[in-house]
Amino acid sequence: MATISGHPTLLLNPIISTLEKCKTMHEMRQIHAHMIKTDLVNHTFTVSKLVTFCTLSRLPEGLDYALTVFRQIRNPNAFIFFTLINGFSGSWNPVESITLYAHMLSCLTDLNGIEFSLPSVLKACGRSRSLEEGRQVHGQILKSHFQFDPFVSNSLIRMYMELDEIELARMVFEKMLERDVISWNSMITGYLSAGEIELARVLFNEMPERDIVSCNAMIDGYGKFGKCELAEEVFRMMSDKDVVSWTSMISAYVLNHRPREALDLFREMLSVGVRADGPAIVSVLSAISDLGFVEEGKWLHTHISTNKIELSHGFIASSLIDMYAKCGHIENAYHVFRCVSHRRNIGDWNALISGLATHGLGQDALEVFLDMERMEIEPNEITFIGLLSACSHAGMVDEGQYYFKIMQEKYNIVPKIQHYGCMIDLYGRAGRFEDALGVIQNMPMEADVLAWKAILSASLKHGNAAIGENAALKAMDSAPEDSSSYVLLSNIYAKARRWDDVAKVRLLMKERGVKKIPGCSSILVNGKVHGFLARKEMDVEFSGEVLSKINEVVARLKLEGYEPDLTQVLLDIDEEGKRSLLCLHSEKMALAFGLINIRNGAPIHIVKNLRICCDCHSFIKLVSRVYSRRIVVRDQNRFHHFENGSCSCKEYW
DNA sequence: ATAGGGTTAG
Repeated sequence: MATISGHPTLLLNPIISTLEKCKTMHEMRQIHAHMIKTDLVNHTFTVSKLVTFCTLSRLPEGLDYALTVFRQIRNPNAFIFFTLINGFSGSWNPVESITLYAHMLSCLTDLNGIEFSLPSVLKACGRSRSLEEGRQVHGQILKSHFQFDPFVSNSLIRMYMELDEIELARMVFEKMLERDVISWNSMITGYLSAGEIELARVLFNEMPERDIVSCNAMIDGYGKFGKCELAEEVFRMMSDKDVVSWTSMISAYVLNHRPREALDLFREMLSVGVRADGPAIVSVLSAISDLGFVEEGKWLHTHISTNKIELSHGFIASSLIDMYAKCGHIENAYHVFRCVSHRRNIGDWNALISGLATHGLGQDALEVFLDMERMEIEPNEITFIGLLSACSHAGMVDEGQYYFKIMQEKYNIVPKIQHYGCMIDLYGRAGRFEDALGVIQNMPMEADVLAWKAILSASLKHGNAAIGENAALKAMDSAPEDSSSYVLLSNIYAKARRWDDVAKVRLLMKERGVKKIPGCSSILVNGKVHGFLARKEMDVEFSGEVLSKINEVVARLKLEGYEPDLTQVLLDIDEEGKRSLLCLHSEKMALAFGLINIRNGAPIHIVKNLRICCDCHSFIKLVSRVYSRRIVVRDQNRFHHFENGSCSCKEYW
């Protein structure tokens, strides 16, 4: 090609249009080579174009290649600097933006146009946690005539919020002459993510004009801090709602364990003609996971297919896998997992492994992990939480030890408290107290409630009152309001028939005002979820029927050797009272309701909020044999598949 | 060029 003279546009256009069609880094390099041969590399405009395309190409290494090309430019102008500063500000290497910005200030003689880089460099300071550099840029801004530019001020607010410097953000906000809606919204979202709900609320009420973003941010913030009613208030007063508004409200319900309302709202959204997108689907899927009944999930899966929503896009597949696993349909989870074999996220693997773990399918979880290794997929810390809990739920102590080791040595993952928690649980369930306590002693952080509760429930399982007492003290120390520590300790005493000590625990709870969380079990019958609360009937209309069914079943099981385990009742009452209270455990009521209303031979599926109690566990085992029923119970920790007198958990729960 | 929603987790 000839040198550039005459009609440059005629000569340049082909290069630029070739760049636009570029699909791989290899093609990008070829164009670059051609530019070197034809001396176009010395033509600032064309090279800028190359740098721009490399930066915006989203090709792997595109940014670094752009930087290499950029370094060969003799007189870079403010626009090329901006392209790179902006490109790096959102990358994994935001520090490069700051370096480039400093370089720009030192080498440009004409400072016209550098203001375009200010929002980007501020963003980079926020993302790279460079407070000192951010303050320096702020200082320069104060000396320039951009100090009252809303764009620049808004970026400063955003940066300070990201650096947890709320006061500084507020200061910038206060000094602004003209605040636009984005200034207000940036302050509000900053306050919300710092947990300053009240300050956010005040600004929200004060701001002259709220837009959809302000409202959506408030709904989301209220939801994340357990204030569903306030979220509803904002949601209901909005005249225009978009899919983000609906999703924010839906996930507020999900986070506050109100899955029914989340689902109803999702249906309402569709009925008013708002199309569900990825995030909306994902949040409603987690509502269904929480609920635990697959019917709604199947409907949603169909909705995804008929609306041609790509499974492998975003978190949809992971959420579907999780939903099927948490609804007890591990086969369907596998099916979705196989469907996305061409494009899998790490979340897809993790959801499957964790799902297998809760079903006690330790061996299968290990096999999935081996597949990951064969395919050279890099596991992350969540993968190992799933894998270790799979080992612990299946009693696979050696395997657990082995993977805890290679997690650190092969994958360079530093164990977090959750990983140590899995190990404590793993040893504890297996009755290896010395090893379990050794983990607590040697881990680099303080043991938390969950760590001590793992020891505590192991002590109950293996009848070790001394270790249990100590663990209970520690657990109550770090979370005095957590009723389950008291309940577990009391169970340990009851098992040892130390009734005086049971009474002491009960007294302690009373003194501290700790209330036992009532057990609640649900069951799906004829498309409707019925909930049963321990000692009380939620479904009043079926009350009498359910109680007489339980009595009938108890009588029948007694012929098979069932003896109610009265140690599971903590109240100080006579034996007869204990017997009748045991019958009012929520899972027994749900089961009785299922036996009445679900046709013979069909499996019964129950979801419980707490751990299943020992008496109910043996009770349901017997029912599965005597009544020839498959019974699936999901409790707080895991699934129990009861069949023909035994349970899939093999007592590892 | 600056503001809003989502998964897997002891």
